[in-house]
Amino acid sequence: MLNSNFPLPDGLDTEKKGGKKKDSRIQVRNREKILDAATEIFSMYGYRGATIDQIANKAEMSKPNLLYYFSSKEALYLAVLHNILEIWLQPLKELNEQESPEHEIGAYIDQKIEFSRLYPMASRVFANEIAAGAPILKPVLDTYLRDVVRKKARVIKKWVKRGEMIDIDPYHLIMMIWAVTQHYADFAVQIDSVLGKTLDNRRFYNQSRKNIKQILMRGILK
Amino acid sequence: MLNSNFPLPDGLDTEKKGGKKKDSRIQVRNREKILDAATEIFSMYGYRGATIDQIANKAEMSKPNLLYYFSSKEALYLAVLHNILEIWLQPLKELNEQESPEHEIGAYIDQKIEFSRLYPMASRVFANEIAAGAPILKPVLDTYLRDVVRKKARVIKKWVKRGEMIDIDPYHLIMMIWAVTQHYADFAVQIDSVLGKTLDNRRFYNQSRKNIKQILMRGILK
DNA sequence: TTTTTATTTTATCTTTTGGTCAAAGATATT
DNA sequence: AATATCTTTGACCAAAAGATAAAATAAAAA
Repeated sequence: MLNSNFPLPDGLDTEKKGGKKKDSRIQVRNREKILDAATEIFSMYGYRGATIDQIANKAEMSKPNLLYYFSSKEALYLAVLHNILEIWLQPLKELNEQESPEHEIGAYIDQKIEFSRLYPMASRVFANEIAAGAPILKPVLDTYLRDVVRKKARVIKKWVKRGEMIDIDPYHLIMMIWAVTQHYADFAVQIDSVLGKTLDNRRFYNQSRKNIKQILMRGILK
Repeated sequence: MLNSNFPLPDGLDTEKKGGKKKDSRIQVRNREKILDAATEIFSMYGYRGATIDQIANKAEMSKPNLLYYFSSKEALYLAVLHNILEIWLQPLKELNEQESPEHEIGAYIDQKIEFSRLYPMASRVFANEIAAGAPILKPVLDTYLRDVVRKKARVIKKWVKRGEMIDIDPYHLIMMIWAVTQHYADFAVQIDSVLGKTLDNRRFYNQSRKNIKQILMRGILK
């Protein structure tokens, strides 16, 4: 969930506007349907490449009807990004320096790859936004993400100092974990081409998780 | 370089067409300028999100002039992809089972991350094409890439059998190497936000390389 | 220099796309 | 049932974007 005392860029805050009535069931259902469709289309074509028409089609409604719920393409994109941030900034396993790195980092990897399994499209929308230069999310990366990473890095450094891990740069370790876990979502099509499998496949999911953890843990533990 | 006896999808073959005269200097210069500009714009916005105008601007020429060199947006995209494939399918370090996995895989990682440093935009165009469902490259992934991976996997299996590496799934190892190395190109903006550095920075490049290799090698060697 | 060929530009056309509007159709409230 | 409100749609608009044609300019060949 979004940390309420963390400043988000315009249009990405969680607060509901002023004194509006609560949404009807139809509103809720359609908003959700649209957001799902938009996430899928944006994940494939990015903000600029996606069209409202495509999204409306996928959501099984007319374009004007979609615009009845979201006033513009940009508003819809912001809503999708906001949605994604709620997932993406979800309090990730806080590395607890009291516990062993093996346990803590293992749990962190588990969480990250579970995200890739559950929200592969969200992952790709995010990747797309980054590739486009992060026009909307830059402020979030520059502040929130930076802080998250620093916090985790500090814990890892403690483990290193305590001799529970080999001496590596915590930042690169964190990036490796991200890279590897997100890869299974972002490059699902490629993986499917080569191996004929995606994370939807239970067996493959567990095997991926096992292999990633095995190699990384072995690579960093003493 | 493209393997000439490997079938590429229409429009991606290397062969020059029939009996056309060689290109003038102006042709060569402008085609190159356009391809560079197109690679940059496509890398940010994908095929659908990019506009000919943007690309023409970046290449410092008018839109009709650009279309004088490439007859359509699609033709230009195909040319860019073809260009990228030449890099991307460049004979990657063949893993030599006679040599040690340490040396061979180390060299492979070096090569992959060097690619990310030299051609980050190409890497992102590729990532974008994959995210869009690989409409053009699917045939290449299904055949060539698949074979490349199988070949490398076979060698890794030999090393495992010979007891020179721990027993891991070669496919996951290969994907981990790809994920980690490409990440530095594809998520350069994010990394820059968090660490204030990119692979352009010599120190950072070497540090990244060192850390990646250290963790992965330690993770797989006996 | 003259002629031919190659390149660039201006104007224009068509299609796509984001967005509006007013009317019609559903739902809910009284 | 009558009224008010909410939802949906078809018709439309303006701007953007892909593409073409023909004239103008520059470069190369004769």
